[in-house]
Amino acid sequence: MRAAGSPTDWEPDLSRPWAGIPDQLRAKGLRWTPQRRILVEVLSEVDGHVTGAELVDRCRALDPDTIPSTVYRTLDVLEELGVIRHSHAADGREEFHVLPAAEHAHLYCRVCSGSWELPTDDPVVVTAVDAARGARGFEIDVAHLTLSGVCAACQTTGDHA
Amino acid sequence: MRAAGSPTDWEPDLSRPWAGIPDQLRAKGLRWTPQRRILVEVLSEVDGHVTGAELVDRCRALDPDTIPSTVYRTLDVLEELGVIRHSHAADGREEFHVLPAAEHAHLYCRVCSGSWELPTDDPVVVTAVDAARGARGFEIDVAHLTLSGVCAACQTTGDHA
DNA sequence: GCGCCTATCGCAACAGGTTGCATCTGCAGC
DNA sequence: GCTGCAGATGCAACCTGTTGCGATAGGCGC
Repeated sequence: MRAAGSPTDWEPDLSRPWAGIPDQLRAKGLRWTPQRRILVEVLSEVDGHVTGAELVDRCRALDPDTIPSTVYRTLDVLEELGVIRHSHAADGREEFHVLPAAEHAHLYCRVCSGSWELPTDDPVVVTAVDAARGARGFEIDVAHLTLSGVCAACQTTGDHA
Repeated sequence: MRAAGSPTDWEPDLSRPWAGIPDQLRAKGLRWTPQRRILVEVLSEVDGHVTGAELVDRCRALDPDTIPSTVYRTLDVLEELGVIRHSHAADGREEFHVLPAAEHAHLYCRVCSGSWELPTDDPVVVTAVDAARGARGFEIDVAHLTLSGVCAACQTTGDHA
């Protein structure tokens, strides 16, 4: 996974946001280890969100000796680097989002278990964020937001209690 | 929902919303057991919210033989009865709310770990709920809502990353 | 008061995630 | 290339919560 040597086939950071991670770590006095390389490799192929458990599984596929605590600790580090974000699904389980994919909130229907992404510029998100800022000066962390409830379809079918 | 036996020392439902639970259970073909009685006793003394683990602890104080799975299963049943609601704190842990305390959402500051209740008629909640309903026909479950982010105080101190 | 049906219980194992600690190793400095 | 220090790892134990299953016991009908 390295274009190396000749600068010509070296893609800009935009399409390879992962390439700079080793240096970003070292710049903070942190280290680039085989275990971290594997996790970053896995993350670079993720599209959308993954649960922590799934990441552990995928890492284990590349390296059977993968230890969960190492994965979770590395995820913390990568979040501090701003490379990923975590949030909690409606059932409370951790979910990780890979950047620079657009930040978004989630809508979760407790009846059909459906889940939708809500871009930051969605009216629902915008109004909520504005209202919290205006009324209380509170800055909502959109990427961490999961709204659960009942979707339009499930309301009309009347399946909900 | 019955005044029963000796009406004199029988408090009205309003102050004893728990008194009707045995009958509500039986009406659904469910049972009133010692373990459930203990949990309901604990819940009746709760004010605001409690985590699952805390409920297990408090039950164990009344009955050292309390088993966690029994408590969690009973909590599910009580939620179906509409007596309590659960939500997830910012860290994903379960939190139970006792009714008929007013429904409310939560605001959680990830910097100072502060937490505030947001009544259903708070402008932030109202606008968000209205926006979701208007734009998507989605009915947000307010009691399950936790907004995390950074509070006004922490923004001014600039303690956040 | 008795018996039966089935809801509930207790228990053990599991799942996702976290933490403390002894050991190891990246990597900066020489 | 070698050394040393602090950051990371591996491991084991723990926490919160869930699930499957055989045993137990509410409570309804008689």
